[in-house]
Amino acid sequence: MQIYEELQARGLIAQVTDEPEIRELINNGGAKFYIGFDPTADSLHVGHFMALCLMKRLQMAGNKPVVLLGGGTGMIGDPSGRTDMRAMLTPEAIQHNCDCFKKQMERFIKFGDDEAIIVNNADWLLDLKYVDILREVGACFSVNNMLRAECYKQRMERGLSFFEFNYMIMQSYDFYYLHKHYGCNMQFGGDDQWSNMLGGTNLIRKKTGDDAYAMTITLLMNSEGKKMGKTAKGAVWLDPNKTSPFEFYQYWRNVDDADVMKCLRMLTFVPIEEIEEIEHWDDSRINEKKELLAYELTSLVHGKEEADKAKEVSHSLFAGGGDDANMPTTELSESDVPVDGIKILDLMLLCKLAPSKGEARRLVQQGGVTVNDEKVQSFDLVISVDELKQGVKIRKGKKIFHKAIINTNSQ
RNA sequence: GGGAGAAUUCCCGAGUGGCCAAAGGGGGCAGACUGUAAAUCUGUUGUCAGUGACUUCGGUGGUUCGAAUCCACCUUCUCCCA
Repeated sequence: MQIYEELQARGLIAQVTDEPEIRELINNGGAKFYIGFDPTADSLHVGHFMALCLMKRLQMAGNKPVVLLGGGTGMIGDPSGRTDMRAMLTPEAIQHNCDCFKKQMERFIKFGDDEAIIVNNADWLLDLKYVDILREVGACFSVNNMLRAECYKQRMERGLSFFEFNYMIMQSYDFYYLHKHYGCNMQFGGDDQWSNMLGGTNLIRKKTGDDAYAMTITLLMNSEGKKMGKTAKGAVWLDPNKTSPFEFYQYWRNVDDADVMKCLRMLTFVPIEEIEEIEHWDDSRINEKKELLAYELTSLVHGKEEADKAKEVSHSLFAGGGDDANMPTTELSESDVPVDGIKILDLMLLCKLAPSKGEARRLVQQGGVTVNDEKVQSFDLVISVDELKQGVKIRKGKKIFHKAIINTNSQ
């Protein structure tokens, strides 16, 4: 099976500009393609991860990836699919985010002269002259067409500033620039990028007469039609300091039944034949599928070792057994704890299991807190210093486990 | 440039002088049921303290015994006319 067919089989392809041409191009390793990443945060998240995987797949098929960091476009912010304006980031923050992105990407993609390259559009966008750019590319865009673009539809009702309206032009210019200077002939992106990407292919055609191609990746939606990789607390990050490998593992371990196969197909490198086989597994094996998904992804993002650990912890916590070695832990120092012990509510606060005492109290009252496998009956419960030295296992709700321990070695 | 209106707790959205920590819904959290799923049902959802206190209704001042609610100015947004 060739790469294009594989992408298709995995359900990754959403829209393409010219299917036969693109198929030919990428199957023969003839594409030099780019994907843009806007540095809106200091870590990549699951959405980016899909794009990185795609890059990797294409790279393995002999195509040349170009990572475009949006140091310049990040100064504006993409209005596509958003109902409100993005907060404007300072140039320093953008630079910092770019650096973080770069570090994380190196885990997935091989960079080098004959491998993937990484560029930052701040290098060419920031020095543009307004009038020059109006003359050079502004003439190639029809406002009528832009206004028709799907990505602005929502914003037409709520208001769209000229500032953001220019995002499409910037992104198109990127493509044009990369085409001219790096021989880029293709762009990939999320499906919400479609109109921006078409802007680029049009611009290239008008300016150079060359054909360039665009292809969008299906957005990973859950069965409720929401973007995946988001929790109530925010995105699921790839940075282990922002989302621990265990939390990462748990996120995928807990996906809806309806979404497991889709995730396996779209996100993992499990061979397509194998996936088809898994698809026919009996329903009773649904949890095996979820474990596989969680393990594969954790291992891709955090490495095999972390994945093993996460899997082990989840097994010991949920399937009984008492191993708590790798449980998320808060280390306390003796000064945190009064000599005669600490109240359970305070301890929960220290471990960040509750944002306020009121909430901690409520959790206890509703029977949602367990200490060392015993349900906490009263919020007067005091945990002694000795107990804490042994390590105390606190469970909040069904799925959140935490250990609190006084580290006697630290001063 | 002229005119009209809006800003409420995580979100949407009631509330137009004391009965308002503020209806209702969504979301979140917890409990029951389950499979670490979904659906459903129940409870809960400003902070601190066990009858109570404190901070909150875009911002700053003011009127009042008392303001989310009235007045002034400011900020932001939306709409209409140009």
